Amino acid sequence: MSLNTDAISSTFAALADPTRRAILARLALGESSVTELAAPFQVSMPAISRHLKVLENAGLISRGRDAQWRPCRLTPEPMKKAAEWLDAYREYWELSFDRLDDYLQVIKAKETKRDRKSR
Amino acid sequence: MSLNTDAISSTFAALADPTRRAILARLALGESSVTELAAPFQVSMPAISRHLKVLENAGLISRGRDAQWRPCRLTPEPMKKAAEWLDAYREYWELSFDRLDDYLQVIKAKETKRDRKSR
DNA sequence: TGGTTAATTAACGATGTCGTTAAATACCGA
DNA sequence: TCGGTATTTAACGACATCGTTAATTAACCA
Repeated sequence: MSLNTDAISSTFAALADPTRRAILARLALGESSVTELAAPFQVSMPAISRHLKVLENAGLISRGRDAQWRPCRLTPEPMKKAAEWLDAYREYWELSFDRLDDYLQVIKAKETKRDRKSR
Repeated sequence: MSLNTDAISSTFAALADPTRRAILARLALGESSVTELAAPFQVSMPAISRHLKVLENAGLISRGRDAQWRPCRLTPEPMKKAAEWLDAYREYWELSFDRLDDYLQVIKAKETKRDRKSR
């Protein structure tokens, strides 16, 4: 999904995979090598290497060099940006239960005359 | 990217597209028909219809029926869940500037002897 | 019933993703 | 320099995504 080259799109795309999210969760505990990161999963090393490249391209991780190891660590900015994007909707979902009452009555009034099939 | 059938994966995948995010932003202002949602974009109606299906499958929107119109509205749960997932890392990115100092010293000490190439 | 508007589905092509195995690269240590 | 460990790249196949145009469905209105 990296047809979309903007930063936040590649962030969300990178987060849309359970393996990659698990890798991030592991990295939240501290720096880790590729082999260590791969251990919990049943996929091959090249597959993990690709996942790490996706995460790196999204700026979610950065990689150093320690002899033949490539230690990975989290980079905070993209997650921060993603959380900020979602936060713009926070008020909406926090209030939505209250609003839903009003809202449903409006809808109900509307639908009294039509939409007897629903969807 | 809906090979991954878990809820949060499909949420992030749905959010990984600028058109879909713009649609959500529009819907935060209130219910809207497909034609209204399509207006700001240069893509065809079927393309918008597909985007809406992706959003609906992710649970981000729901659709009603009002005569020949299909009014769309936001559904809060998935965004809430996505924000909660990211919140688990909030402490990390909020503290990371402080930590970075300590962290970089550890790294620097390690790298004094190796990694003169970096990447 | 027939015409119009709103929206979805079908069919297709271009391109992206994700996994695999095999080969290449980077670095260490004797 | 050779052998071993860690990791990436290459090449391929299966399948998903995203856009298009043409056809279809749903509902209104005269």
